[in-house]
Amino acid sequence: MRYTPEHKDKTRQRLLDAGGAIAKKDGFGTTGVDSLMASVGLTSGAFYAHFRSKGALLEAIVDNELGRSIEVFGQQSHERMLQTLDNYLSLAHVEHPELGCALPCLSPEIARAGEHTRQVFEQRLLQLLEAMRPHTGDDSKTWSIVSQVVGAVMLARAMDNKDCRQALLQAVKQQIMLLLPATGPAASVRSDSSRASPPAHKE
Amino acid sequence: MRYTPEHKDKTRQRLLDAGGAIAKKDGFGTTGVDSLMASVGLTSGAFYAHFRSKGALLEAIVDNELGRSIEVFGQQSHERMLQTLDNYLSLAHVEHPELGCALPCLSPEIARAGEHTRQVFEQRLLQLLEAMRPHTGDDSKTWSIVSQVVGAVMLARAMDNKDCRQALLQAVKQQIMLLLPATGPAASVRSDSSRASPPAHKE
DNA sequence: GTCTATAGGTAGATAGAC
DNA sequence: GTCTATCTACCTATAGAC
Repeated sequence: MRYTPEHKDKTRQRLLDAGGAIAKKDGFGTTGVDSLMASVGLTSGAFYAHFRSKGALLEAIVDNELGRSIEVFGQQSHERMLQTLDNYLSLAHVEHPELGCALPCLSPEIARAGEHTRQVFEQRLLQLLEAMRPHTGDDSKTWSIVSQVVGAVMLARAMDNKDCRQALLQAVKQQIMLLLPATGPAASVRSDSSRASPPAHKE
Repeated sequence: MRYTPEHKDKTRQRLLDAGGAIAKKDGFGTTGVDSLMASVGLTSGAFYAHFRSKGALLEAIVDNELGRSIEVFGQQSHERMLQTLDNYLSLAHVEHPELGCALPCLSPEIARAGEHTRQVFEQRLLQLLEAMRPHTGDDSKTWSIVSQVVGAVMLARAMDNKDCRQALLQAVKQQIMLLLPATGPAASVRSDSSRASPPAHKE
């Protein structure tokens, strides 16, 4: 064969990353297979050597994107987790969905997808819950924080005015700081999110 | 003329209601003008007598849907507001997006829409904030609650298992009850959302 | 105001050459 | 594995009859 299996794996991964970025920015349903393939320098005919259908790509993107989000929230100090939350609730994250978390972008489309895609989503979301629990104390608080940051970023993106967006983000940030246990030495409320901060992941 | 202006207004309103329901259930971008018009018993050619473009319809749907949400949250007793929150975080609401709030369904599509559509959205969302403030005390708590319930319903819909969905909803409900001032006599935590409860609005 | 018909474009998916 | 070409279906929007 002219192409190695390693090459196929690399192409598939590039498709997941580039496709995920496009889906987060422009929506998955409204983006054609042609555009997705063009983003990795290929044509639409080659798509079906990697995925059985467009829906199968969405499923793989969900798995890939949320897998990365779990890595970001797990395995880090309390202070770094606070920093991650601060970045999540930043204007930079709101303005650059293609670099950020998939949850505020793709959840409604996943909700309309098939049963198996929703099962993959659910499994990943429960893993995210586990990864965050050590930092929050209990499941109830964790679900509250996750719902809150996802909802806030999504609503901020649908707004138009920068100050309104910032007001929402700062308000939610404040409430979450009140919710978190003050265990670490860095548990004080920081609100200087005006500095240049990278989005939630993909550093 | 063969049709009265009243008839046109009625047709337009039917289009907003039926179109809003379809958009919340199936997504706006992925639904064709043909389907939208068929839902009110007309054909696609007649659409452009009511809206300049499909994007103009989204803008009108946003205004119509959020206007109704504001009515639901404003002008009611503290106890009725708690009931509304309970309905919002119910499985019934999660399972019937077409009857519920537009925020967890359409926000990502609004975020990708034009500036003017986002301005309409922003104005309505700020009105919702005002309507809820008397029940919550301050803006920060209100933003927190709104972000939380919207995020929770959206994430629950993207899950597959009913118990997982319910666990998320109940967790968020619990945290919100801790957040609300215990002013009214009905400020105790109720968790019996298993009863048949109508979704957030459209009773 | 609503219809049918249609323009002009793009969608997801397949076939066969290389 | 990737290409080009193509099928069938659907999309938004317009034109003209009623």
